[in-house]
Amino acid sequence: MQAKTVDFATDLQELAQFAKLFSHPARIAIVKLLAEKKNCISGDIANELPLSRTTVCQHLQELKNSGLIKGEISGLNVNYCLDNKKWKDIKSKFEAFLNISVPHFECNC
Amino acid sequence: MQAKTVDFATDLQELAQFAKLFSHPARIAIVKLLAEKKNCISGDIANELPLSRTTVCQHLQELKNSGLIKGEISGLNVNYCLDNKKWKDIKSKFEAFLNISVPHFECNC
DNA sequence: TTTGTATGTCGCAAACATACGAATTAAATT
DNA sequence: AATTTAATTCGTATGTTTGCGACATACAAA
Repeated sequence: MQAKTVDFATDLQELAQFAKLFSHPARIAIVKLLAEKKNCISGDIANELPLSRTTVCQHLQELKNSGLIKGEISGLNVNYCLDNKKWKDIKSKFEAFLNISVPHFECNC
Repeated sequence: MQAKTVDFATDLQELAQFAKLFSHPARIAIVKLLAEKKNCISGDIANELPLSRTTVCQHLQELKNSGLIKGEISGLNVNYCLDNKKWKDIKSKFEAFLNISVPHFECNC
């Protein structure tokens, strides 16, 4: 009931949303592909993944709605690419979280 | 239909599972609390979150099942703590992903 | 203008996630 | 032994995600 999510601090909500972007292997694969810049074309991306075109398109839209990727029509094709600014934003916020100090002694557990 | 997830490379699946752990603000909050080591006790954790004890317990179990946290009974209480080894593992794999080179030029989009 | 090709949207179904009250377990206290 | 307390499991309601076929759009080419 996800609604309760709103009761958390906004930075936690934001981080959780970023994490959700990466919570499906298809979306990680898409991001990696675009980072490697093997290609940008929608159809080529779909061909690389073990999912229907429809489903890949949905994952692309999700990434696009979040602002992590951009798409531009080029004739019959659509070229996708990462948004560098957004990527850096996500990266820095995630790294800040990953760098929370973890106690070097074992807890009483 | 989540079943299709299996058709992806195992490292992508693993990363996606880690991301899923952080895809809810309650679980991020729990991890942060344990990292700051403000306390370890189940009930205290529940008191810090805007959720019922039952629900917090569920999130704790999820984190525990993944191996990220451990719990130890201490009388009537249960002390939780992060598993340092697992945390380092997740951290390094996530950082590797976040460090994929992003093209410094803007794509044709 | 008709045909083909690349993308994307809609609607549905199955699976999964979130949330909580009630019941349960198990140790501590009286 | 009975009661209290802390934590968890069970059952259930509801919302979200994933996945896909069928349909729609939009440009390109014949």
